Amino acid sequence: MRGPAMTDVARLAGVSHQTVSRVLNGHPNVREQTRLRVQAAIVELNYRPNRAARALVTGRSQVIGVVAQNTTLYGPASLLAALEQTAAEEGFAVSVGSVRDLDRVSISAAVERHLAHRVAGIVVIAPVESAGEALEHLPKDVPLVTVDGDPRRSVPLVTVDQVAGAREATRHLLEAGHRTVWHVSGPADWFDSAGRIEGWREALRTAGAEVPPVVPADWSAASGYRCGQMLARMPEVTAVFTANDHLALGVLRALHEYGRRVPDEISVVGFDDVPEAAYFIPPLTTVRPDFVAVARASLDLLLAQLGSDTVGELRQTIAPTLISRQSVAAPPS
Amino acid sequence: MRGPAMTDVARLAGVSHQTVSRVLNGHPNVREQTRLRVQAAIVELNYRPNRAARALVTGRSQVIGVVAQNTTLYGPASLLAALEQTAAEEGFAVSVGSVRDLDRVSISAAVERHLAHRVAGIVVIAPVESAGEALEHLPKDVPLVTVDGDPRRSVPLVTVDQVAGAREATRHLLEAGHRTVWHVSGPADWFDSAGRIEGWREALRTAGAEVPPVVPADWSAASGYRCGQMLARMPEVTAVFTANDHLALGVLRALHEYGRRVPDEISVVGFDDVPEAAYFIPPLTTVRPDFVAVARASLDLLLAQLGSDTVGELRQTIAPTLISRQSVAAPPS
DNA sequence: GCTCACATTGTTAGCGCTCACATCGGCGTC
DNA sequence: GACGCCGATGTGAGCGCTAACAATGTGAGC
Repeated sequence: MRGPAMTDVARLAGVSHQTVSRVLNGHPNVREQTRLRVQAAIVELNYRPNRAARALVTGRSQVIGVVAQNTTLYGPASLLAALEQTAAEEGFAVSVGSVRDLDRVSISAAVERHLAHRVAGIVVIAPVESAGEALEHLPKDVPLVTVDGDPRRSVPLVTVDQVAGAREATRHLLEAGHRTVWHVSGPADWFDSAGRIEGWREALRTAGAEVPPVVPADWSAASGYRCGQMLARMPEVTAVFTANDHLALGVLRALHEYGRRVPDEISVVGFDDVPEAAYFIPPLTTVRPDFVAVARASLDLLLAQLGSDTVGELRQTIAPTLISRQSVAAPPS
Repeated sequence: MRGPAMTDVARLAGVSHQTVSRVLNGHPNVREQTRLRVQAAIVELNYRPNRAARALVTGRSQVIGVVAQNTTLYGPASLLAALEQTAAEEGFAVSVGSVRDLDRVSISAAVERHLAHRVAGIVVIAPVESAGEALEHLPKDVPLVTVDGDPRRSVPLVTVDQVAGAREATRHLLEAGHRTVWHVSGPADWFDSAGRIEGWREALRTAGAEVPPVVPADWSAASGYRCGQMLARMPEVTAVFTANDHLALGVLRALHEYGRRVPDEISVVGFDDVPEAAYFIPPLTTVRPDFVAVARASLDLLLAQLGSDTVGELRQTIAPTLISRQSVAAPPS
């Protein structure tokens, strides 16, 4: 009760199975008339080529494996969606290997699973320290690209330019007239956090502004709220740059509770531009990473590795954009 | 330069390839000593079974295909993550076929792609009207489950109990003392919207409350904001139930702009319990669907179809929970 | 008319695995 | 002690496809 195979199509079209294969793969040397006859037979039988068989003989399936951790966070989820979209355009399917923790063992296991399926390439969304080590000790028999991974590793890498984004956010606040800018940071083991801290610090230094201590948090609104409660009680704080929009939301709420008005008394800038950011109270000025561009670059890097062994640029950095809304104003005089 | 195959392992272990296969598949009739020898050989050669070959001969790969539209919306993204997690626990990989529009052509194409890979089963997240038709005309050669799909179709279906959730949300507002409850609804072609409208209306009717007209929106904070601007100017409005949390966010901001205090003047309840809902201004009372339970049920339904042809219950409904926070109070007297 | 180049089609051999069946001991039974 | 049975292992075929090569047809050029 299996579906029709290539030979069935061949028989109906009165050709050999190999000709059917040629039609299917767009081989040039097939007479137009034959091609049409084969295509008609394909339609009539509702024939569907068996990818597994093809993968077996070619040793490679038209699938991109993605390894990611928590795909409900806005960043990873958007990236995954963009990857799917882009891969689909290139004729690839995307298989997701989600991982509870981004440690060496979990990542290796997920990559192994993908290798067992003979995927054409692997994208690892590896934004934390612990992932780095795993990636260097991986079998090299398949193209691999890291997204948001360790900038110091030698693995092909596509990443949002965290430093530039943070620099711009901070500079935007300084240009509004603030003496200095406080920073609520993401988890310490994320490269995203590190890059945003770096850009923030750099902008402050360049402007000759004092560098306050980093306020550590995770990515959640909850932790942003806790940090906000602290910042709200510090009269000298007039500008806050948070490592993402959800932190900003938590901060906004804490400030609101303490009666500190945004942006009149305190300005806030986020990072990510989640779709809701424009509807926070007040609408949030933030930094928008281009996830589609990241996905595009990742796939290009993968396909380049597939195509030849002379790989060009192994590192792509995508610049984000500052989106200006109403959460920034001059400091109170 | 291909990796080792089963025969290589067999040769090293001094057995036949079939014995290796038996060890790999946990067949009982293998002597312990033989099993150990084979396993040692597997480790030594770093052998990795070729899933494509297995899929070819069995006609089925250990992959679940998921068809979904916009996986950046909180609901679909959470569901996808939960599906991955659950599938992984059962030893299945998840391949995502994202679709730009949920119309018949797109869905058929996505399903066809999955069928070409000989997936073990397909989950379609089909929350809109246009998807329904496609699903009935699909080849039946693979188990298929719909999530959030059309309750009137005969396709196996797992769904969040939208009606119960909306009923509870509405009743909660009525019990707080409100005369009636307004509803900002999701897109008209989503079943989620329809179910939430139904539950809301039902609760109002049961309580003998007046049923105001539905305020139509999409799922975005932007449209919630627009609806909120309208509701803010209507003095008789004291309670609003929005079809999701992002709509609620938009409504909250509009109300804030118009100086209408929440919950003192107007109470608001959302749906979804996005992680940030607790940090809205004020923290949002909302309805939390159990995505993990939905994923679990979907997979169970799929595996049941795989196991036997006598399928039991073809419909599973997952009840959501009301999460009470500070956006609800008694109406102003 | 014959040759050669080239376009078109067919033939054959696996890819790495599972399934169905064959084989081979050892053990209990009468 | 011959028989049957069962657990452990091996053998052969074939899943549906592509790659390499073989075979045929077709027309240009002399």
